Amino acid sequence: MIAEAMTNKEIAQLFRDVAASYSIKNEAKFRFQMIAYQNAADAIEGLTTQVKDLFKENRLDQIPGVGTTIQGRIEELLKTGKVKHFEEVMKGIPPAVFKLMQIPSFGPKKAYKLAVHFHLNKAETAIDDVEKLAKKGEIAKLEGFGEKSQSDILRAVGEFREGKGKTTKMLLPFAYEVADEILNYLRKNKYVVQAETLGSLRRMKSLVGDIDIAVASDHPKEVIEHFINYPRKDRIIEKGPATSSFLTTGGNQVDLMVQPPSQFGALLQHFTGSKDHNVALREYALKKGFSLNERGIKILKTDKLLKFTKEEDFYKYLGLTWIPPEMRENTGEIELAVKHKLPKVIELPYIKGDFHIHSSFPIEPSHDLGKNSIAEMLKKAKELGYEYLGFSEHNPSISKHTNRQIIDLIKKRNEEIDILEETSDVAIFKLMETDILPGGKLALPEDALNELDATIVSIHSVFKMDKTEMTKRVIEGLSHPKAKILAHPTGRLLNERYGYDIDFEQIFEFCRKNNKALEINAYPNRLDLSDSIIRLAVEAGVKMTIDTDSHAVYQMDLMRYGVSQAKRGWAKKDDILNCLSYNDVKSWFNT
DNA sequence: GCCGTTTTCGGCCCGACTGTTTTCAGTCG
Repeated sequence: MIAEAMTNKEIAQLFRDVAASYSIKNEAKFRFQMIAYQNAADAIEGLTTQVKDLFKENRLDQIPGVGTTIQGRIEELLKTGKVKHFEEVMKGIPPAVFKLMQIPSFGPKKAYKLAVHFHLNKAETAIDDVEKLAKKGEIAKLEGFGEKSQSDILRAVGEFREGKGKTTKMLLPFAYEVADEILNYLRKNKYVVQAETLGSLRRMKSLVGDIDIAVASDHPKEVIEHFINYPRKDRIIEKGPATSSFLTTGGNQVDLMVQPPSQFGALLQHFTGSKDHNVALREYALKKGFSLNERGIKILKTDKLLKFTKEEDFYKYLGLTWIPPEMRENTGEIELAVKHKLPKVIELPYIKGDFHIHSSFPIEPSHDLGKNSIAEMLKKAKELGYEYLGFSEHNPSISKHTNRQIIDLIKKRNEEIDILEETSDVAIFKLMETDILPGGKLALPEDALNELDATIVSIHSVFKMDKTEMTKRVIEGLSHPKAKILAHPTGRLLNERYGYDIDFEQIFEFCRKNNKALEINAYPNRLDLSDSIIRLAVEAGVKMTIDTDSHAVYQMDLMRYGVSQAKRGWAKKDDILNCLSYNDVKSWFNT
């Protein structure tokens, strides 16, 4: 492998392997090195910039959790393709160990024990080898293993191959559907006082690994008994006095925690996470003489446990403002909450309209048409309490039409809008979603663009361009005076493809100087911009819009997922264009 | 190995459950 080409994901994986190696060699001695490499791996995986680019720009020190030592390791890795110190740490550990650790329930110790005892030297066949050994009954004979753990291994390998459990993540709205069904089921039980979804679902992460549910009840045993009898349960993963987990028939893991109603506030805090947020909050609390857990706040001096029904009071007791779940990722929110200076992030009711709506008007586009009429979309907008709606069908295909035909098609749509607007309570913006062609030109003739209030621009073809070229293309496209919004700016499709590479620092600067907005596309498999890039855009002072990209009436309800991503990126009302009134938007389009 | 509203040295979250064990190690969140 050419080191320069190492991706963040690969570097993060290497760091995790190093952490595992430390754990195998001497966990007690290297405990904090392990944690350091795990933290560095987490940080690198969450970066929006490639490590190799940061290295070139001399900015490795900007990665949180990466200090001088690890910076040196990265430098050596990128320059030579290997790290001497890592080779030392990983010496004597068969590569099969790291392969086996991909299987849920396989940690470093179990993987190492199996790999060494059975001389598993080939990483590629390690999983098959373990499966064969288990089938032959060899594993049960090993000290520390038994019949049960042997059959557990067989099942774990099978589930891993089928992608069950957390190996494949769910799109956020899908996870909500699964969770809602389970919540409804739980709430039917008379001992359930309250049931809520927590974890990454409550934090509204774009992809959700498992479904976390908290229940308030004074009868945990009965609640857990009811929980594990869920009709669409495949198998029970664990079952204790206060927590339980199962796998659904669809292969999704569901975790449950139960606490009495008097302690539910602490449980909400504990189980919402994120892990990093909780670790940081507990460290902060420790310094003030408190220990935090899912039951409450323990005063260390007296060993007394304080109980909280409400999560707000839990944070308040520690001297913090309540932090919206979307912001709990330990990226500075705790420090600001201590000072009571947390920014007031956007909320759904602030949204006054949606600029990205595809109607079924036959505009003969090269991409997909909407399924509902302009009138139907307007009716829904009224139900949502919107002040305005922007119609942004894809431009008529340029290969199948003359310029004259394109202009006529757009005029026809506009006439239809004019007629409907007369009787509509919702104001309308005449927009288009116009392709930015590979050379940077817009896929609409000048006279067609002149018929519009403004246009959304976006990329729908030729994704594979290098970063410089792609950035140039986008800026060229946005340069047209009518181009005001860049839709789904990275083109990513969650669980399908990464976005194209684009220089956001340049894009931000251009947008700020020229009054252009970046879209937060609320469509579930896009959620593009991502939360971390939204955060950078907010810091850069760039305006954004939150749009649903709806191709049907029901999709207009997806706005809340866009808003939640904006919250995750710390966007305020003032950062979002469609929080402005109709008149303010209108004049913004004309600046 | 990282980091700073006690600290540039000396700290580093807190707990659940399972299987294989007679008191705990391993994994997970």
